[in-house]
Amino acid sequence: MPWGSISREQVIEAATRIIRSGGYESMTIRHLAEELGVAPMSLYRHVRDKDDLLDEVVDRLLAGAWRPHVSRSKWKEWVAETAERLRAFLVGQPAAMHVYLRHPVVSPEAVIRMHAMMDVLCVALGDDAAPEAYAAIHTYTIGFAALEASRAGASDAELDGLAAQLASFTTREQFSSGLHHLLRGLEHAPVIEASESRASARGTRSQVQLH
Amino acid sequence: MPWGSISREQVIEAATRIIRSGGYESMTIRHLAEELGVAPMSLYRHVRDKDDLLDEVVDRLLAGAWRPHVSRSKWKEWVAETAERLRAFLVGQPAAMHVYLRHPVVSPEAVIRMHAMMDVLCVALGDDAAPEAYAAIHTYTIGFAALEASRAGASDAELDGLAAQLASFTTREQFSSGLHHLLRGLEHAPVIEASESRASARGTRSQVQLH
DNA sequence: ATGCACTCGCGTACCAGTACGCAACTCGGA
DNA sequence: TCCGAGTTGCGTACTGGTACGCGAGTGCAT
Repeated sequence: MPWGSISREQVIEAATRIIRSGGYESMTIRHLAEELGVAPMSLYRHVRDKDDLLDEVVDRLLAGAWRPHVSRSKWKEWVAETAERLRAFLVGQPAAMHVYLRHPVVSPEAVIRMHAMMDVLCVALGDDAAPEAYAAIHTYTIGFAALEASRAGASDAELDGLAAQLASFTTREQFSSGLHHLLRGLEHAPVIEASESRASARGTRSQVQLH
Repeated sequence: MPWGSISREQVIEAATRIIRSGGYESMTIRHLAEELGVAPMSLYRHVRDKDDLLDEVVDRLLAGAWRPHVSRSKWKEWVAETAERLRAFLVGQPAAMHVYLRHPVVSPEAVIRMHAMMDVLCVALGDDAAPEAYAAIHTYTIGFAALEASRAGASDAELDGLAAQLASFTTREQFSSGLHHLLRGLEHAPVIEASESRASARGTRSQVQLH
């Protein structure tokens, strides 16, 4: 209340603390404001809206989740491991899942990880095929995480038969095996792809700045 | 207000009409109640909550979107076309996207479509590999739709550079090419898969009732 | 008929997010 | 020193989902 009693940084930090302490659903504007000892509306001087705040929080969570690194050999293992990390992260952090499903995540930590993946794919598949491959892998990973998260709540018993069967589709092994199918397909992509798809891939690539 | 003035069926129908007339975000409990000439809370006698209502609505939307059919030849083309239909449906119907991301969709129309896909995959890849393949395709399709929908709002200009590049990853061609990579991988799956993944696939399959 | 259990519609109220605009405070000139 | 502009905290209030429980209407068994 004094004046300048809260800064954007403090708001983000407090929000991060709340979410880290286990409660995504308890990360409420009102709750956060109370935590900071200010009125709810005061937060909006430092944050556009709740999503804007979550963007920043998720970048911090990402930083704390794992550190990216590149590898030149065994690219498929590397990609699988990296994708698995992202999957686990998204499933474990509803806030992150929310952000990833809301818009492209281009926060610093996310970009770092994207570049790492892109580097590996460029070496393994070539600069032309990499962006397309990246998109497919990213799509599969986030999609899987989203479906897995959506099934996480219901605990077997309360699922009617079919739902239970679908739930059995969301296992770590399922994720891994599906991803490997995809990677195998990417690896064995015909060199002379349908020309239209190549064209669009090249058009995209020319704008992507790696390194 | 009279008594029995609204039935679950009427509520669902009215909700469907509202959503069909273009406004997912205008499908509000209060708005719907007004439309039906009753008080908001009256709806809850016929519907557990808004999500329950949307489940039913989406089943009807699905029925109106396309009719499933099976095909024995050119399975990859068939799968691609079917996946494309679902993708287009989800992107065009935010309500459906919402439902698909919230829990497994096992409404009648959804099950019909799942069985059609499963049939084709069983013939093409064998009964053992089909469930795993289905899961991967389904995951990829919904994931892509989710990401595409999340990018739909922002119109190029308001995207900072990187986001714009990521947006270029969500095109119909991208979807198709990524899916074909996946299908190629599924097609060329080693006959002798890692035993653990086979085991889980078989365990799953034994419970899935097709036909 | 009549009483009782059950079904319905709904008023009230709470939580979450947030638009709007006031008023207090701070600071760079004049 | 004093003022006008910009900044900040916040009271008020609106939208949307929904828990809770009241009281009226209904149908069946007596």
